[in-house]
Parts: sequence; structure tokens; C-alpha cells
Amino acid sequence: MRDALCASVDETMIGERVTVCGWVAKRREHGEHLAFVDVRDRSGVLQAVVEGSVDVRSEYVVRVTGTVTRRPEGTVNERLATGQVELSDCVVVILSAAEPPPFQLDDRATIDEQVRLRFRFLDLRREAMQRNLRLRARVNRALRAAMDDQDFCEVETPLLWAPTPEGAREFVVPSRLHGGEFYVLPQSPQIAKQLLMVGGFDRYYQIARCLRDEDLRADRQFEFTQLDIEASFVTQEDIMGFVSRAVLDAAEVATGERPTRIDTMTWAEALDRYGTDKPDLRFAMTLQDLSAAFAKTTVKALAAPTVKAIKVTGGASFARSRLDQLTEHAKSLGAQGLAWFRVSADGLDSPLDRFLADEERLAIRNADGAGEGDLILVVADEHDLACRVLGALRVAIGAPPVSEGPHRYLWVTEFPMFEGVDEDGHLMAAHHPFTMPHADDLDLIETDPLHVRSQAYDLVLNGWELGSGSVRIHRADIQSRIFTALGITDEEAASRFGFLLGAFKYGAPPHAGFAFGVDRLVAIFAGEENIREVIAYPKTQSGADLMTGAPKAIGERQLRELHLRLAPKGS
RNA sequence: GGACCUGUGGUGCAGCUCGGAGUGCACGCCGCCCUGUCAAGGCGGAGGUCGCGGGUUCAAAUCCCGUCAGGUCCGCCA
Repeated sequence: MRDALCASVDETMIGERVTVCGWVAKRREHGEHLAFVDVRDRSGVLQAVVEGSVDVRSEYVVRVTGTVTRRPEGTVNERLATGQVELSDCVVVILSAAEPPPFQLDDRATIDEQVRLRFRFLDLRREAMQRNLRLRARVNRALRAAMDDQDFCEVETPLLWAPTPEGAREFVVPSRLHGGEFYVLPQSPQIAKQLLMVGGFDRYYQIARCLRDEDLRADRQFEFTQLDIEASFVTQEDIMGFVSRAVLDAAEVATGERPTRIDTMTWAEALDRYGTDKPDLRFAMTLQDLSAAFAKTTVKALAAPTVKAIKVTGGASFARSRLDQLTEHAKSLGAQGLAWFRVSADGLDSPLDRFLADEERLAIRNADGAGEGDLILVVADEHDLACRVLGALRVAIGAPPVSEGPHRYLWVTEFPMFEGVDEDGHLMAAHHPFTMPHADDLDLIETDPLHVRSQAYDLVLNGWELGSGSVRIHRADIQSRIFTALGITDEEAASRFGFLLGAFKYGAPPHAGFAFGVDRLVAIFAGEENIREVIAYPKTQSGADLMTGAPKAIGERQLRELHLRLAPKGS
């Protein structure tokens, strides 16, 4: 039907008769003797010159046959990739007429996202969406190539799976053949891939769709895509190597530049210096520890086991209202309050200044090499809380948009095994209950569980968690001790994970794995702040698909088939 | 479950503080003119439930309450 893409037509083809197909991006008529039609396809735009008038409108689908011609002197368009040439002596065939689109398919205009999503099929025609989804395809290809090259085998796992109540809320699918029973859509192929290890596929990967029925965010959709990896007879370092290779290959393909390094930091250091388990290394503003200087303080607001500070360069100019907002922010995160100190020429400007002892004033004045015009924010509390609050303020004040370069990759290792307790007073697994504790901390499981480190690790890019993984437990005795610590009885374990634990009795190899979010990675490569921009058909924050109208009610007959009856509204 | 922002011809915005006739701008759309434009240009025109409901008022896009939708965030996301 066509023999060239619009943007492939260049000066080497001058004189050739060429046919292109595409949409009318723009028509410019000059009376009844001359008209220009810009034809757009996935590659770009090409100008067709029509002698006489032509009855096409924006977004008509056309096939244009014309002779590739060098543009006359003075009519070259430098802003157009094909601006040196044009099609002349054109025959225009209308393949499909089109109503005026509800919005202009033009990357210059900002269009309300509601409108874009309702007409996503038109939105996808825009150059930005074409670029993003094609970038995504190239990243997928690079990831597959990297895994193939490292001798991994791609295996698909089921979407209809068994409920394993633990962790994220699952999407539920009623069974027609088994009335009253349900499948769930997997929040990840976690158990399936561990069983593949028992099954002898010692290097597995999959670009897998995962589904979690949790509230949506800029970086979270119900369904998202992970590069999912599991391997046997490997160490944590091996897995980190496999993943690093894949991510760096993808980065090189996407950005044209191979990142020079991926940093590594323990979880404890990340919390202590950045107040988060996903530090954004693109900017400093690290947390300063002033605990020693305030160990014997008489200032009530600053008397706490840990006193942490960050320096906001130039922050002394912050208005009082801004400082009040930051204080509210700190309180909403659980802090008792936020102490602020403007660094001035002759000391500190702060409501608390007159209560400070000299050495305390000096410690704040010199925090992080502060100078005149800077602002010092101080939080005093339990260690983890003080760190987290200041970490959040650090990001709120200092973080550039997530996709802004230079991109900084970071491995965070030695996550704690457990974090906090649930309503029943049981410890909760920080990663998941199959995570192997750190070899040096096995003795602490029963005596000091909150200080047990695990062999779990995260990959972080510009403050976004790309993914996480761990070395898995393959020994029944350790697994049993972890279940006990988590308050999971033998019966519960058997009913929830019985098939996995049963499988492990038949020769489970030591194994470890990882999974990272392709949507987030591609969004950052694409320069987008929101993963919806790299997903063809995303959902809104309330989980609606504005194009199809999903979710929708289903008919009485379909409900009956599924053995379902709806409860009255509001019950 | 909670906080905040947004909602005005097809699109993007202004108008909202301090109530006074659906007022304005740009793009698009329709018609006419135009033989080298390319964000074409000129002239003319059509197009509105100011998200929806209620309240206050002589009078509401504007003030108040509720609600719906979209967005950002907290909770949630082993």
C-alpha cells in the first residue's frame, strides 16, 4: 500500500515516485491552484504539494503518491526533518475521513489528562506518546537481550493463581466452574518463580505483569510490569550483577550513555544519612547528627535520643509561612515539632535561640558547613523517626523532578528482617517471609528480632524504588524459625504456602531473585514524572479506565453464571 | 479513610479576592479570499447546563454547604 515512511523520504530519493500513507497533520490552502498537505505517520511528517484544491481535513487518513522533489530555494524548512524535500505532482486518495479531533494532536499544547485518557487512541497518535512507547519497546528488548545473554530462560507463569493472603491486596476472579471459589491475579510471580527453581530452571526471567489492588499514585498503577528474575546456586552479589547488567544495558539503549557506576549503601546508612530507604543521591543535604551536642540539653523541644539536622542552602529567606508549612509537614509525619534556625551574620535567628547553650548554638551554627543565609532544620526524637521526618523534608525541599539527570543508581543492602508489629502484636516481614536472614544475625531471630538484618536488597534510581529482591530461605529449619517469629503457626503456613513448603521437601536449591519496575525505569528514561505517560492504556487515580468506562456493572445472567449475588448498595 | 489543587464554547486560559447582562484572549471548527506555505495569512461566522445539586441574595461563574470527576500527597503498596 505504501513504499516509504514519511520521515524516510530524503534527498537521496529525489526524482523517485513514492507513496506514503498517514494522517493529515495540517492542510494549508492557497486558493484553488495550490495546497500543502502535511502527512504524518509514525516516523514523522512529510509535505505534499497539491496543484489545485484538495478536499481533506485534519486527521483524514490518506495515501499520497508523488515525486520526491528538492524544495525550491527559500522554502526549505529547517525545523522539519524532511524539510529539504517535498512530494510534488501528488495524487491524494482519501482512505478514511475523520471528524475534527476533540483536541489538537500537537505536543505544544497541554491537554487535560481526563480528555487525553477518554480519547487515548488519539492521544497515542501524538509524537510524545509514540516516542515513549517506542522507547519502552526498546528497553524491553534490551532487558530480554541482557537476560538471554546471561543464560536466563524466559518462562511465563499463570495470571489465574491461588489466593495467598499476605502483603498487597489481591484482585479476585470468581470461578464459573467452581461456584463460590476464586482465583486471584498475582501481585507478583513470587511463589511461581521459586517453584521454578525447585523445577530445575536455575536461571529464570520474565517481563511479567503484576496486579495489586492498592491505591494508585503517580508511580503506581493497579497493573504494572516487572522484570522478574530468579536464579539458583547464586549469591546476593550474583543477582545484583545480573540486574545491574540488565539495567545498565537498558540505560545505554535508552539514553545513549552507559552509567559509569551503581553505588551501594546499607539500609542503616541510608536511613542515617538520607532518612529513607530510597535515597536520592542527586543532591546532598544529608542528615547531620547533633545528638552528642544535645545529650545534656535543657531545651525541652530538643531533648531526645537523636537530634538530626539538615542544612537548606539559602533557606534563611524562607517566609515564616513556609516554615510553618514545613513544621506542619513534620508533625503530620509524627514529629513533635520542627526547630528552625536562620543563620545570620551574628548568630542564629530562631525562637529557640535564647534557650541554647553555647556549645549547642555552635553545633547548629556549624552544621553541614552552614554559612550566612542558610537555614538549619532540626528534629529531635527517636532515631528512626527523626531520620524519616528530616528525610521527607529533605526531599520536599531539595529534590529535583525524578527524571532530571544525572541519573544516580543505588543498591541498598542489608534491609532489616522485620519491621514493627501488626494489630496482633506479631512481627511483620519487611520484605517477605521467605527472605534469608543475614548469616551473622541468625542467633538474634529469637532474642533481638528487630536487629536481624536480611539478605534483601533494593535498587533505587533518583529516589524512586525501582525494585527489590532477596536471597530466599531454602532450609526448613530457618523457615520454621521465621514463621514462628512472625506468629505464623504451622497450620497457617501449611494452608497459605503449603504447596511451596511441600515442594521444598523434594530438593530445594539455594536461590535468590529480584524484580524491578519497568514502568518506573522507562518513565525516568523518557523524562516523565508519571508512569501513565509510558503506559498505553493507564487507569486514573480512582482506578477507572475513562476510555472503556471500566469498571462496569455486569448483567444478572453473568452474575448467576459466576454464582454471585450483589449485596444491596451501602451494606 | 484523610489533606490539598483543579473543573468556564471542541482545546488551552483569563474572569472568582471585592456578586451586577455569558465578558475577554489564543488555538481549533465552518464559510469566503489568497500560486510557496509550513504554528501560513486576510475577512466573516457559529459554538456555553461557568462539572452537578442545594443555600444566601433584589441579583451567583464569583460567597456558603454538599456532591461528582481529574490530579498531587498521607494511610495502603509482604
